[in-house]
Amino acid sequence: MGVSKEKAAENRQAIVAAAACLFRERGVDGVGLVELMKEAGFTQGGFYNHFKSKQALVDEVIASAMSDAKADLPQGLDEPASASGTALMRQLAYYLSTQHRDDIEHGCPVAGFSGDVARLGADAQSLYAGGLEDMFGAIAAMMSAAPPPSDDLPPLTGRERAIGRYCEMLGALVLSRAVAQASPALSQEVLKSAHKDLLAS
Amino acid sequence: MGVSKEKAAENRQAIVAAAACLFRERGVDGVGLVELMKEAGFTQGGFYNHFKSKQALVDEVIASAMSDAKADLPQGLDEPASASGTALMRQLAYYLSTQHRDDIEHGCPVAGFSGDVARLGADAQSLYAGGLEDMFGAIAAMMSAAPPPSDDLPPLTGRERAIGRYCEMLGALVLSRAVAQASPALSQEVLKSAHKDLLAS
DNA sequence: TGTACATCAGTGAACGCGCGTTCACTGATGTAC
DNA sequence: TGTACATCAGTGAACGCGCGTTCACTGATGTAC
Repeated sequence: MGVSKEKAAENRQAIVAAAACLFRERGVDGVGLVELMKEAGFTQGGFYNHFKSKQALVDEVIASAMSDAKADLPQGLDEPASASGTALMRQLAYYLSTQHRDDIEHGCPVAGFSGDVARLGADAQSLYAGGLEDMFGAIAAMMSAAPPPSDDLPPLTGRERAIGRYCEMLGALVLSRAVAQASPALSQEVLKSAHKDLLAS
Repeated sequence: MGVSKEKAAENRQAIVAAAACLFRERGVDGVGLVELMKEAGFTQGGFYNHFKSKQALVDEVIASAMSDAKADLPQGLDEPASASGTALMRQLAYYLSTQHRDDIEHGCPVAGFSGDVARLGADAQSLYAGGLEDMFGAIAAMMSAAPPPSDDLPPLTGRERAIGRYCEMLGALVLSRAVAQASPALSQEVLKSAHKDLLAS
């Protein structure tokens, strides 16, 4: 009750951070503002001092999570090919780890919000699409330029291959999360098989 | 107001069918029983004549959708390799079509429920896991047994490759749906790139 | 076959509850003089 | 520097609303005799 502007800005960030975790874990619709504000350390009424609506918070959460995820990606500028290949292998191992699967709160937001984004507002969807574009670019930059062995089919561009690889990574993560509780063995098998398959490609 | 047992069973199926569409389109949490029953052609009160709870309906919807999807898959028994290869190519073309992307209501339930299932009950998750297992089996049966060119890496089993392929298919479908409204061009590119990439593998 | 009655699918109002949002109020911050 | 006051982040009760669920009631179905 009576708080400096600096502290208020910190508190606003705490709300965004709490929402980024809770929304990914239980879905945007599954988290109410009372619980959200409590998790951030406040009572419900203060929410509207910081955000116009819940939807406005959702937009900011998507933007923030996508921006953070982009910052975590390797820069990929002018690295020697072998180093960027190693970076890709490291990314793969992390992305398809049980640790990443079980930490949806802080994991890749493209995967974490993939189930919700189609039902969110237009702004959130645009921000999400921008984040997806960044992921494709980062994977393409990390991939060695070697084209796959094409028998008689049209050759794939680097970007097409990058998109294919990322779809497999994301699909494996999403599916391993979907069955993690009901069938831990299948969940593990999905991660492991996709990992092996991606390393071979 | 007085209805034969036969008609009552039909009505029950109408509720399940309406729910199968609405739950996929807008999420389980996004559809209320009033709207659901109205869509099926009834008023809200009758719901509990057929189902113990909303959760019980969810379980039945998942079971029913997975069972229907399995019935649509090619049997894959004793077909010559070339025929099963063609079946796989047909499945791929359908799975990654804009038609399938835009028809989530009747599309693959493994993809349609992938975002919701982790937040549903244990029974729904088990039923979902069973459906996923069926998909892996069907893909494996349709794939030619030819192993990929492994330089010095351990060779992949047919099942491992099938899991990898299906993860890529599902990831592409989920992502193309996620950005379909905000970025139609990117959505199309995801489908097309994954399709090309999968044909080459 | 005809009559009397139990069954139960369907109706629509009502329940408590949690949702997103609004509001009057508090009191430290931070500006004006 | 000290005093007076406007600002505004935070509080917690309250709002209307839609949710899942319950209920008394209706009336054709379908069984018992």
